[in-house]
Amino acid sequence: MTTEATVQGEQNDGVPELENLTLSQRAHAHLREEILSNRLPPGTELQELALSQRLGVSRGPIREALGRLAAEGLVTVRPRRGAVVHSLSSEDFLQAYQVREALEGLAIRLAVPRLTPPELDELQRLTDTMETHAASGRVTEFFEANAVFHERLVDASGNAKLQEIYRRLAGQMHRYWRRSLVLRGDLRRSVSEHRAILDAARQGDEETAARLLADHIRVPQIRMQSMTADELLEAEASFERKEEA
Amino acid sequence: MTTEATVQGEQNDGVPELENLTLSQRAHAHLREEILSNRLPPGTELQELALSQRLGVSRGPIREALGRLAAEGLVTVRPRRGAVVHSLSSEDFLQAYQVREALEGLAIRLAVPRLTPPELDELQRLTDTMETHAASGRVTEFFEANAVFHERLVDASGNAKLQEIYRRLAGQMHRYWRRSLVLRGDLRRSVSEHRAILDAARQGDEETAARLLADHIRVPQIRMQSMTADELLEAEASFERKEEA
DNA sequence: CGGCTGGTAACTGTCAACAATCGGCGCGCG
DNA sequence: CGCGCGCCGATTGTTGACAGTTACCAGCCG
Repeated sequence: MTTEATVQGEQNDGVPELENLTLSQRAHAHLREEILSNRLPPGTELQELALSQRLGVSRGPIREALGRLAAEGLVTVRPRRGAVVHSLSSEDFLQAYQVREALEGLAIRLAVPRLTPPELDELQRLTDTMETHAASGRVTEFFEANAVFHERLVDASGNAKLQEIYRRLAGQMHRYWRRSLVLRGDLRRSVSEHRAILDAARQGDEETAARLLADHIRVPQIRMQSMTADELLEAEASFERKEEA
Repeated sequence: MTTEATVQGEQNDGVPELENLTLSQRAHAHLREEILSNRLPPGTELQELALSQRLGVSRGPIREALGRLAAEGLVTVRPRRGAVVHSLSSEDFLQAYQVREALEGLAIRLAVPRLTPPELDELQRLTDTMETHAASGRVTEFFEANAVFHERLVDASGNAKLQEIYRRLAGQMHRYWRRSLVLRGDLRRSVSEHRAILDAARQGDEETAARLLADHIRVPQIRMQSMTADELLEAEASFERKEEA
């Protein structure tokens, strides 16, 4: 940093893809992106040789990337049998959901005394967006607005560790947004719950906000207990059909 | 799941000598152990060549192990500059502490309706142990009993994801137990807080238990805000001196 | 005497080859 | 005809070597 080797050939050409990251980091980011976007659906087998020639690198960086992904919980590696994209059972998903929203419970307690007017405005705007999409049945857009709402809340907590853990967990769960919505149920009720939470936050009443959020948490759990696994799958399939229309 | 994850059908014969794990797994476990036990204190630089010849393997497995440890948050890797054992600032530690105890808040809500008499008895026993050690000033033993108490609570939740995240976080923080105790303050007060939580749990009153635990959470935060960084370091040093006596 | 420059040594990032292990498949035996 | 056994291809685990970069140090110039 103090001395810079400006004479060194730093090829800063017009290509915007100037990645001076290591190959393993790029492989990691690439695979992570493909998994999170569902281009590599859960259960997909990941073979090192195929990945290496597809990304144009050798197996070393690929192995490191897979190791990192395994530590993040996105893939599971079976010793001497390769890696597969990790999949969550309904049970696993519900448990992760509980943890995620518990983290948000902490987030809102920390965030409420710190929330700035611009932040409150953005949360308000996101809630409005959710309401619009809920009314018109745009479930995908609803989910995205909902995800951003909760992420902003966590960011506003000012707790870096909380943000780190929350993002990791949210990343693991993002692929299962259909299941999230099925468990969440009525979107309009969800919107009104968000409004109530936001109102309490606006008044600086963190205890009420946290209590409302806790109630919000239990909705998917209660619904899941009243559904069989088959009903859950059927509801997910129904969502998929609707989305394709 | 992140660390050793899925190794099934592991039959350990009488000889602990021959581990049929991969070298990278053994390197990972070895380094993890050395870091958690403070034999590799925070800030220690980890050079691949030195590690590889110390463990008798080549650099490949070492690199994989370091990558896993980095994903777990136990080391930080600086591109092209090697890895160092991760250290937590007071700020980081407090944030991690908040998250950890928030996770326990979820744990106790889930655990209370499920707690069996044997589990309650063990929690009672651990609280008694804490009281004994608090009275005689055996801070190390107090901390261990306290850690087990909270871990049992998390186990009793029946939520595997919660257990996984909690263990990871507790592992990161375990090296800083002195700081934990300094922030916690009066041990006898801590014991009585545990008793109150346990009483509520015994009566099946999860809301009261969770509320008491939430109050329990805020103690270190409040204390930290009333201490300067120098006072914190001095108090830690004081603990160290006492421990050596 | 201090700051900059050039060289050098050490370390990380990457690769291709070697070795070990697993699963599948066909053959032979009961 | 069913079942077990051993070979074989494929894939992972591991290694040593090579290349690029960083940090350190000595020497020169101002």
